[in-house]
Amino acid sequence: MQAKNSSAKQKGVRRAGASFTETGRRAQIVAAAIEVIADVGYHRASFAKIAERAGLSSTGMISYHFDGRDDLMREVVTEVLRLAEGYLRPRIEAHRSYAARLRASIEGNLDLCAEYPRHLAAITEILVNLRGGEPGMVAFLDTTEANLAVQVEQLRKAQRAGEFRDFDPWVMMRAIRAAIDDVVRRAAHDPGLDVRAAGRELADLFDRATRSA
Amino acid sequence: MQAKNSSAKQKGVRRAGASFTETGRRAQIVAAAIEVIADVGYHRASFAKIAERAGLSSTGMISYHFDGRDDLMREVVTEVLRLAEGYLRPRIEAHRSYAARLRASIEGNLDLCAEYPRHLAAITEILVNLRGGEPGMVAFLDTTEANLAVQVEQLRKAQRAGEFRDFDPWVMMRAIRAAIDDVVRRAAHDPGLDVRAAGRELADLFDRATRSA
Amino acid sequence: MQAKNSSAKQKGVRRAGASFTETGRRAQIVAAAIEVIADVGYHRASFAKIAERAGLSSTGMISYHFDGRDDLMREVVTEVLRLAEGYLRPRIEAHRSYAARLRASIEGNLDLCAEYPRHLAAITEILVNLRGGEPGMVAFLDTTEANLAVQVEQLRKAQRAGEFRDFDPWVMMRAIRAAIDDVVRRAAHDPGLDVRAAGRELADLFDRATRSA
Amino acid sequence: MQAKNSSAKQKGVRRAGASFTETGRRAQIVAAAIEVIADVGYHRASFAKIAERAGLSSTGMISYHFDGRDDLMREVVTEVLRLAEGYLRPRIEAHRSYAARLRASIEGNLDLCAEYPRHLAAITEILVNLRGGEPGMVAFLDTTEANLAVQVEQLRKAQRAGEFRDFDPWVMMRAIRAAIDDVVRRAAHDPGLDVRAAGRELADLFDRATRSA
DNA sequence: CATGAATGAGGTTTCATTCAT
DNA sequence: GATGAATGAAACCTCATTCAT
Repeated sequence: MQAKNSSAKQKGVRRAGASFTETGRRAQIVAAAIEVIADVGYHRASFAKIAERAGLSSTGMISYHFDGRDDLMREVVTEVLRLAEGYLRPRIEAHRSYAARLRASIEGNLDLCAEYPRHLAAITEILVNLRGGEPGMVAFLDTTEANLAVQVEQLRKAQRAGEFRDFDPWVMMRAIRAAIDDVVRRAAHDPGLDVRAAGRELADLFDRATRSA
Repeated sequence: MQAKNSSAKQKGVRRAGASFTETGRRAQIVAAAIEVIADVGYHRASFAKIAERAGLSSTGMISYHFDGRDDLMREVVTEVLRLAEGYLRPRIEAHRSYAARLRASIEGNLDLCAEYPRHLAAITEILVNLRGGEPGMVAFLDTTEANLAVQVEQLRKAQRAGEFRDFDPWVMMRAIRAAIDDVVRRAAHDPGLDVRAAGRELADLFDRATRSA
Repeated sequence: MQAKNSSAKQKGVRRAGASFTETGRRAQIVAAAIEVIADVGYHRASFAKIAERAGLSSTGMISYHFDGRDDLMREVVTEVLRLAEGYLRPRIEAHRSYAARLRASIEGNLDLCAEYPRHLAAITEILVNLRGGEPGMVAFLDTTEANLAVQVEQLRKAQRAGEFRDFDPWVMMRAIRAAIDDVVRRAAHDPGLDVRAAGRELADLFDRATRSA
Repeated sequence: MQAKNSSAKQKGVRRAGASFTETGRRAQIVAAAIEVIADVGYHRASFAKIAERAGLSSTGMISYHFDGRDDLMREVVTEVLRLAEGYLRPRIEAHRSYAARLRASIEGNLDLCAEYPRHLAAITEILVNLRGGEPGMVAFLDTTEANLAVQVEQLRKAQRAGEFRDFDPWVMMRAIRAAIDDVVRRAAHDPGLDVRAAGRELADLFDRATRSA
């Protein structure tokens, strides 16, 4: 009990102090986790497999650096979101119209998938398998939901601006997200899949679905 | 090895002899499995939880009736597919045009989800978490892929008939499937979600995305 | 308790009344057990495998006819010993000298092995794996030991008659038995083995080892 | 599957790095396994019993140190063979003639059995119960066969040198081996047995059986 | 007599975590 | 910081036996 609490506190402090720049070990473990999750899926990504991939001699090392499996998974998602954010933001903001921005978002996601297939596969695996019941991940799900809300708001603005037609923006946004994630998931195991082409197709698809008549 | 195979043979024989309605216990276990999978997800649906839900005293009972976890999962999927088939086919075949059939398919799926949320949640959980690496489920994945191919062929026919515009039918079909499954997944844990309304929205969405200009 | 005792009593009575002629079911199960034991060995010969081989639909049938695994195994050994007795006795008694009888015994055992490889493999498997610790089989081991004692007595007589030289008859008898059983064991899995030739070699070997200088 | 393989790799590496003396725990587990196998036999030697004998709190510990039951058994055999090799080789090589060497081999085996009855009982239990069907042990059986072939070659040389008479060296070698193993097996459960005396008897027996007329 | 569902014990393995060094 | 042994829970599976039908 005491050990666990103090340990958790320590890590919390360190994590807060380290801000975005992780310690080398943590980053190494996160990278290994991404690989393993992409390979075998969220639930089969055991500490043993991750440690092996990271070149660590024991799983104790992971428990030492992360406050449990959830903490590691959170870090994986955070890491990939950071990567995606840096990649997508400029590509999206390069456009003015909402339609062009939506297209940039969809195609950007899948271009990113083409470049970092394992990263996107990993985050998709995690998010699809998250459940409300897991304590410690609930707050995390809320964050994801909030991210989605931001994009929903963009859809709404486009509708108010007359650029997009009338539709339920939440349903639309989730459909877009689901379609992208589906391609990502398949890309992880089918190297022959033309991810960028699928991105263009999806962009066309949702362009027709959203654009004013 | 040998025991497992021989056991599978035995069960196969018994299943064949049991005509259409399962042994009763089997059906009860499948029903319990559906509940548990919908609740806690594919990987956390242990024999222990399923046995408890089914009112069985031991997990050995499940191993007795099913040739391992994969066999049980296959039965779950088969059962739900049978339910869905019976529900959807008449609703789809009631329409002539491809567009109307596509709408009937999407809305039908989600009407079904409104009536049997746990059933659809369970099958979605299973299919999302299947990986090619699991021996014994590979052939099963192929079946799923074949089912999808049938629907893709419908899209192609609609295109040739001039009813649908030009698009990649595989990408379209997967997007539709992914959007439906996403709603199904959320419905399992958010009882307040208006699944039928989402169905109409998705039908509208994909109607605009597919229909000829 | 009561059920078990009465059941056991029932079987005891039936067995006693049935004398040497078993009921058809029992014989059928014993035959299947012999096959399975020869195939997979004593410990892996589960009721499930035996029932399958016997064409029975459940293992309950075996428990019904036999008072446990030990009882079945005893019956297997008894059955094979009866077979061997009928085969060997005339062949041995056809000879006068102890040396000729010993040779007839060794060669006869392996001729029998050539004709009924599964039967001999089964009994060897059982006897090799018997341990004193198993209650209910102890008395059975004593019987086996008694059988051996009879043969030892023959060796002793031959020594007193001056036909055999001086040696420890127990050690000799066990060496003979062990050598025969080793061939039997190999024959069960190596169909190419010339069992009869090995029998002649062993007969020569032990002839030289026993005969007076 | 994957986990098991990777785990095996890890252990292989560790074992290689541990020079000659094992990790200590491994040796302790092997020692406990020898005791348990000698007591209850190969198939009844469960991880639970071995862990208890080794003073371990859980069977998981054994799975941690060994890549499954087969790996542990291999280690047991290897350990005993190492012991036997060190004991027998000098005793055998102290003699010139083939006859003397054969006697030294037989008597040496049983002297060793008198000193380490459990060790020899354990290895005999394992080898007798091995079957070709067990994957992972097949290669191991081949090794055993190869060891026997070496000794068979010695018999052949003695025959060519005119020291031994004409006989099938394979049959002879197996008979010797079987006779020794039989004594070993009995010694494990009959502390009153004079193993060394039996050794001398067997040496005499096979001396008469092999020596030129 | 026969069936086959049910039971509970016991088997091996994997897992995340803790802790002494 | 780093290591890897130890732990105990939980997973799936097989087994022999019992029992209602």
